[in-house]
Amino acid sequence: MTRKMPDFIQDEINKKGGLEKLLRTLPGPEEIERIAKIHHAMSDKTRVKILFFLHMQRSCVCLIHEITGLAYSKLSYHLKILKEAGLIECERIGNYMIYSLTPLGKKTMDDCMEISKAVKIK
Amino acid sequence: MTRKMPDFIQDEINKKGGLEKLLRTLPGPEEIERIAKIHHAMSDKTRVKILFFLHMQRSCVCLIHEITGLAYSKLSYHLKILKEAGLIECERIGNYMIYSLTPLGKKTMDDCMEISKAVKIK
DNA sequence: CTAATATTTCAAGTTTTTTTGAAATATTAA
DNA sequence: TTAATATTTCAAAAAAACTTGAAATATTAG
Repeated sequence: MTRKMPDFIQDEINKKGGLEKLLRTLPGPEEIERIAKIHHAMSDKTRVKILFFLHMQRSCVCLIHEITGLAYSKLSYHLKILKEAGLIECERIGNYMIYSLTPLGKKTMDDCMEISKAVKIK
Repeated sequence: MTRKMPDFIQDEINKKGGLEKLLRTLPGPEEIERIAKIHHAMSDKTRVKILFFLHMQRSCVCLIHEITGLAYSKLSYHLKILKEAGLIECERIGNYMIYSLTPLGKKTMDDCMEISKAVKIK
């Protein structure tokens, strides 16, 4: 059931040094997985909203609760996913957990906002 | 059940002009949804792999089948998600559908590769 | 027109993710 | 200590995403 790719694609590949060479350039499975995980963390509306807010202001969970209106258990669940993806981190201060973006989270949100702008223009 | 945020957070917010002002800066629901959708498209290993390959070389489905070993029906499903997120587009050439990255897809993959590098270093 | 090739669609089954509300934990205040 | 506050955990239920294989569509070749 393997099918034959069209000649013009084969030509393009040959000009680039052949398929083997291209395939060697692809990231390995661990890297693919890591990338998928980061993006998975940003694939939910609740989490994107949290990230946008944290991009402006570090917050305790109760503030995030106040601005989103979401149940605490739900917030904990989503915050954990963002944390495990390396996009946010937290620090206990007294009775509060203060969440903020990591450097990776900041970079990711900056890219995200550029893309937003680009999409709007179009 | 509304809880009181700690004073130092309240102070930080006041210095930025108040919570209302911060909230006005947040993107609206449609934009949040759009962003979540783009990232959802990149949240699956199969799709990330496809994107990396298309970043190097536009392809027909049979070439993608060859390099991933995945069933055609599965590929169609994933290609559709990538297309609906605006990351790839396709053009029929004869009997083949040739898939390639959109400008958004290119930009997104470029960001993605930067982040990969940054994560590796750390 | 008929056969062959490339790709997509579809519905059913499976797996993963998300939501819920109640109970648990951890810190601070009295 | 005990009570109060902030947050997390847990298991069960609900929803969403993904996989499968068979059938449909669309174009080209004969």
